[in-house]
Amino acid sequence: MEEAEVTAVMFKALGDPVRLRLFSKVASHPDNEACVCDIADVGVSQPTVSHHLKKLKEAGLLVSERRGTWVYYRVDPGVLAAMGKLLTVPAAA
Amino acid sequence: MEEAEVTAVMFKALGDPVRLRLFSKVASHPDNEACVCDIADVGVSQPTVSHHLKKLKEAGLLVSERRGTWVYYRVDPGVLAAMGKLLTVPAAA
DNA sequence: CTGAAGCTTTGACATGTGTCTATATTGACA
DNA sequence: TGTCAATATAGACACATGTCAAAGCTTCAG
Repeated sequence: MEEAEVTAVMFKALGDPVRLRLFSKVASHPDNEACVCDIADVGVSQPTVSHHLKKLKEAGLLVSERRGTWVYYRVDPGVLAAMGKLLTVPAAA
Repeated sequence: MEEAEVTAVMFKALGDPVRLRLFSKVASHPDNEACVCDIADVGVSQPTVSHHLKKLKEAGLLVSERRGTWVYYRVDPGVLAAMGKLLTVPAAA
């Protein structure tokens, strides 16, 4: 898979308002981590939230971990570095 | 239109490999500007290129200008600032 | 005024996506 | 064990999207 494809997957994942809100909520929580129940209020049904979180995971933007009854989502540590690198190139041009 | 919607439109526009390549090519040309004929070699037909450039324009990422026979696309000046702002928030959290 | 080059628009089609309801899974606790 | 709370999965459906071939504009050269 080429670089454009990989990068596009990340952009695509953030290209939906619901997913962007979910990601934003996780990113702005303490430790960049939040339980699903903390962020699920985004205007769609619970299964839809779950579906979007799965997409964000598949895109490499979030990682998840189960702790008891709750599932916590956290921003993948490599994400900010990856996006920062993307911006550096056109900025220098 | 809320902020998440507006921002999502930009991400969505870059969420396609062909559009990402087109944007990247424009951004890495001198003066962040390129004629369609300079960047059209992205593996799809010419009408499809035109279609994607239109989407990038609608998303506010590119602007276009006709000079004689050629049409030049340029990175919208506000784009880098907008994306930089987006990254600052989660980075500070 | 024609012809050709450079782009865009139109129309059609297959595929992808977001959403829901219903159902399943997982873990805590009585 | 049985039940409840928290998430996930499955299935279905309407709608959006990416692609191409064909036709339409624009502009310049002759």
